[in-house]
Amino acid sequence: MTRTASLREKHDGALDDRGSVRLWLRLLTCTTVIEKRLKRGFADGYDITLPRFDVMAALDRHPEGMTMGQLSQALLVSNGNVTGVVQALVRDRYVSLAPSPTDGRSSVARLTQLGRECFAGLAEAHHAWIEAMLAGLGREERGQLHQLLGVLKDSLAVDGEKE
Amino acid sequence: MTRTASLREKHDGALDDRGSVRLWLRLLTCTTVIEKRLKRGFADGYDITLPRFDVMAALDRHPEGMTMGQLSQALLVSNGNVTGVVQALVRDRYVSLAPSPTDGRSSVARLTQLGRECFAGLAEAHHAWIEAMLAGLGREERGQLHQLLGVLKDSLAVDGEKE
DNA sequence: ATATGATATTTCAAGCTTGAAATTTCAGGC
DNA sequence: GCCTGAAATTTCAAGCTTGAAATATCATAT
Repeated sequence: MTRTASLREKHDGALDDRGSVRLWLRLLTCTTVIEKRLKRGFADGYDITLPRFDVMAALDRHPEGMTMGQLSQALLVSNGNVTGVVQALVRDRYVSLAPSPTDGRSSVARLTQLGRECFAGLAEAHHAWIEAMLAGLGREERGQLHQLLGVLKDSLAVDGEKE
Repeated sequence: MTRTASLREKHDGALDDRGSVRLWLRLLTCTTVIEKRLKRGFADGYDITLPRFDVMAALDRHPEGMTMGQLSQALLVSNGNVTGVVQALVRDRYVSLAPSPTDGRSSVARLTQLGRECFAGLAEAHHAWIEAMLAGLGREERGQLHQLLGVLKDSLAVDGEKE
């Protein structure tokens, strides 16, 4: 029963008797720690930010290109946000923007050749970091965690009718 | 076997065969969705931000007061960040700052009477929202999830020697 | 053809976040 | 009493994020 974590938990100290809040704080802490390490890793080793990596990852999976709206939906961020991140990637020559042939309101973003090449390295590092951070969980535990988070995701989908 | 979530998963679409990345993305999605809803709830109903709530929650648990550094450690954010959030709370009369009697470099933040009163309502809403979002998980599942996240937290503590 | 409502996007102000540099204070050793 | 390195904090530029307002385009009914 490995329970005593040495990592600080957000809001730690005298704890509520409210188990649901404790569960949420633990979830938040794990996510925050992983996210910060990925961010640091990308910043230190590759001079790129996590949001830009996210956009590149989405585009890498859609070689046909994506509109701003599609990116916004896929990444769960606002339209205005996508605009800024994509503009930075265009400035760095990782992404190209072309007007949509079918809809004058939209433009389509695609990875450039340079973008594809760079992303390959980023994705590899990303995968390795995550693998290392999850090293403490066995195959069995990963499966259970993935399944339970699926239940949670379903729970969240109930009232928050996001299509 | 409830597996088909209707909530979009970040980076969804053609998925890697890399299970660890999928697990991470699911973790990230759950946390992001919950965090956005809490943020929205506080903004809409209480005109306060999540970071300010976090600071108030930490201070509520430490009636003797906390230094900036203690807040920074407890909340897993930078010193400079705490400065700004606390200043906003001082401006709104929720928090008071007093020079430390023992260390001239530090000042001690405390909830004011107004801050304590307001926080009670915020905490109640916060708890209710979380309870509602976790409604899809039974007592058993919550326990398992909490335990597995504990394992993950331990896994994260291994290399990231955070004291 | 035009008017109208819907859709896609950009712009912008406000707020959070970080890391690095600067400032102030502390704690010992001389 | 000083000097010096360590520690606590603030300041600041750069970047992310959102929501609301403004633009531009589309689709459709007339």
